[in-house]
Amino acid sequence: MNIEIEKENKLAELFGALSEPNRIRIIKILRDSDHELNCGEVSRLLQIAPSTVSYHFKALRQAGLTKTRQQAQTKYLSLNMETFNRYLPSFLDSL
Amino acid sequence: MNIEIEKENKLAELFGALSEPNRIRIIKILRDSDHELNCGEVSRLLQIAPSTVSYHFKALRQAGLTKTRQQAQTKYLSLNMETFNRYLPSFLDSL
DNA sequence: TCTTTATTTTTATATCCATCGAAATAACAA
DNA sequence: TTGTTATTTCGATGGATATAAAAATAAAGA
Repeated sequence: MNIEIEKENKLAELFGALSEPNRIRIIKILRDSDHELNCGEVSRLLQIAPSTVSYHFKALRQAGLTKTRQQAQTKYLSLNMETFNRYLPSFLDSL
Repeated sequence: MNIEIEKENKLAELFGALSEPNRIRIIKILRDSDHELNCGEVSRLLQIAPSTVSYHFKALRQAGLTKTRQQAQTKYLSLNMETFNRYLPSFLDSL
């Protein structure tokens, strides 16, 4: 039962990270894109400030939905498929 | 593209409704139960005030995740499968 | 070393959220 | 009609969230 409570808390955390339209868009762009995304590119695509994008990146990463790879000054974002497969199987298909 | 923006907003709304552990538990209980749920029963099951349960019921209903049937003073909650099938197919199975 | 570039953190603000107790509402029942 | 029961609304509170400008960080290159 404790394990179940933990799962419910984790799912609530994941849904919290997905409860913002711009973050849904980031996930969707990542799914459809053939290249990783960085902060500046998303800022231009979604027309929101870089600091706001950074904030959303952090929210997605903290929930475990994304991973980052750093190259020089630039951080590249990609999906963390382990989390999707474990907690939200087939979610990406329905996006 | 406008339609897509609408879908992203709707998904964000649904995830917002699911971003609270007690609401996840309500959905899960509804999925597993053979009878509809009312406010008082959930209040006892989850050990939270009836007014808080009413607040959660409203959040779930406004997002379209549940439906209500009223009988006398009591309102019975059930899942709105149309919404799950349309926006979150296979989600209930992964709960 | 100095400048440019990309991102993150900080600060500030306005808004939203979860919770409860108390009051209001609504329907039944004696 | 009066009292009981179930739910909702209201009011208050403490905490989280989304946003952007400004400042800080960090790497690259001239």
